[in-house]
Amino acid sequence: MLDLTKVYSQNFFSRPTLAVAPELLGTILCRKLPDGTILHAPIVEVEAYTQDDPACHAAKGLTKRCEVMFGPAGYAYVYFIYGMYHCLNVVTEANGVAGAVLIRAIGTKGGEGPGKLCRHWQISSIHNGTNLMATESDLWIAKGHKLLASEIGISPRIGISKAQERMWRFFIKSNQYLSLKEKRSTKTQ
DNA sequence: GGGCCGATTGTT
DNA sequence: ACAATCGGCCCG
Repeated sequence: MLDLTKVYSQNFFSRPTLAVAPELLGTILCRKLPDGTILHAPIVEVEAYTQDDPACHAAKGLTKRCEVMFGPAGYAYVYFIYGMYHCLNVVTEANGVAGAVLIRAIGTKGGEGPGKLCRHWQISSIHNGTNLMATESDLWIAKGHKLLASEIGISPRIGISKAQERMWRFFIKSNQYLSLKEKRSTKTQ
């Protein structure tokens, strides 16, 4: 049963990004709003980004924007994109190595991508660096049920212009709440 | 300081 | 296919 106080220890996140990404599917994203309301929903679609990956913000080294990605795992990396949206990532890898998993969709908002997810859950730059392993945070990840490998779909990542051949997007096949682009590309694959 | 680009999304 | 919209990043 669902217990939002059950969180992961850092060694869960402090592993290779490609190992962590699929295991984040089915875990529970939790958000405590300013008014005290707690939102929670399973993560259903993610993408992996690593330091040696041309599509990663950290590909060209440490900058102000992506410095959180180089820090300890289990913290949030939130960036502002296209002058309009924020995107939420979970930092992975050992301290000093950049890596993150983009949360593309959760199991509540149908047909919405990472930008609208952050808008609806009021996740913004102030959450950059938030500890996702502590229920005292206003944003954290709780343990969910473990998925079978057969339940997970794999495909190229969405919206990138580099390293498009890498099959680094993972999603729950049976999920009805995938983003629109996700559904489109799933249907045609 | 200038110019280009982008891990998005909604409209044409 | 393209516009909206602006911070980050690279260059000079």
